[in-house]
Amino acid sequence: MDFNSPRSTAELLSRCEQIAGHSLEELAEMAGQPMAKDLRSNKGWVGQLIEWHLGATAGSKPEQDFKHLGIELKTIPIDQNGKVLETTFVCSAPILNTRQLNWENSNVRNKISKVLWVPVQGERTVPLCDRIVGNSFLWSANQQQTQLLKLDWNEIMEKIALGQIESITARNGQVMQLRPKAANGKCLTNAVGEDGQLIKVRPRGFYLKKTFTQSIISQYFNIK
DNA sequence: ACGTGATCATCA
DNA sequence: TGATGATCACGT
Repeated sequence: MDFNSPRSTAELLSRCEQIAGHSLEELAEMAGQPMAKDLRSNKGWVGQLIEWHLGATAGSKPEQDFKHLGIELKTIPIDQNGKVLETTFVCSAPILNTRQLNWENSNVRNKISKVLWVPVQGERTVPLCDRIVGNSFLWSANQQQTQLLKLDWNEIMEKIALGQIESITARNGQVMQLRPKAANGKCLTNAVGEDGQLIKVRPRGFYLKKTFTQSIISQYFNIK
C-alpha cells in the first residue's frame, strides 16, 4: 500500500464517484498520460488508467488491488444497454502441485471475495477517447454464486490434478472457465500428463463467464 | 517464464 | 454474431 492508496473503503468509493461520467480522454489527461491509440496493442490500458485514479498499487503481485481493504478492482466493458462485452480474468491457474489446494484457500476465492466493479463503455464503435466511465459498486458473491464458483473450481482443478488439463476447454464450467493466458502460443509451462509424466502446456487463467458477470451488473443497475 | 492489466480476432 | 482460443504490454 503506497501513500496514494485510499485509506478506507469510503475514500475508495469517493474516488469512484469522482471519475464516474468522465471520458477516458479526460481521465488520461488528469493522469498526465497519453491517450492510447486503441486497445489492440495495449489491452490493459483502461484498467491501468482506472487503477491510477483509484490509487491501486501497481505491480503484478498475485494479491487484491487494495489488500488493506480486502478489495479487488475490476473494470468491465459494457455497452450503452448495460450488456457485458467481455469475460473477466480472475487470476492465473495453478497447474503443478495442486494436491493441497482447495476452494477455501484458492486464489480465485481470495481474489473475488470482494470486487469493486467499474463499468466502462466498451463498444468498439465508440472511439476509445470518448468512452465514459460508469457508476462503480462493491460486490461479494452470495451463497448461490459462491456455490457455483466452487463447483466450477472443483471440476476444473480436479481435471488438472488428474492430468487431464488438455481436455479442459472454455466450455467447461457453468459460471467460470479456464482459458489460455499467455503472451503467445510459444509460452509453455510444466503440467502433469495423463500418465503422470511431465508435459508442457500453455499457461491458463480463470475467467468469469459473461452470463455470470451480466447477472451481477444487471442486478446492480436494476436495483439502483 | 509468470503474474498483473485485459481485449482481439477467427471460426463455428 | 458470439464465444473460444490467442494475443498485447509491462514489471519482476
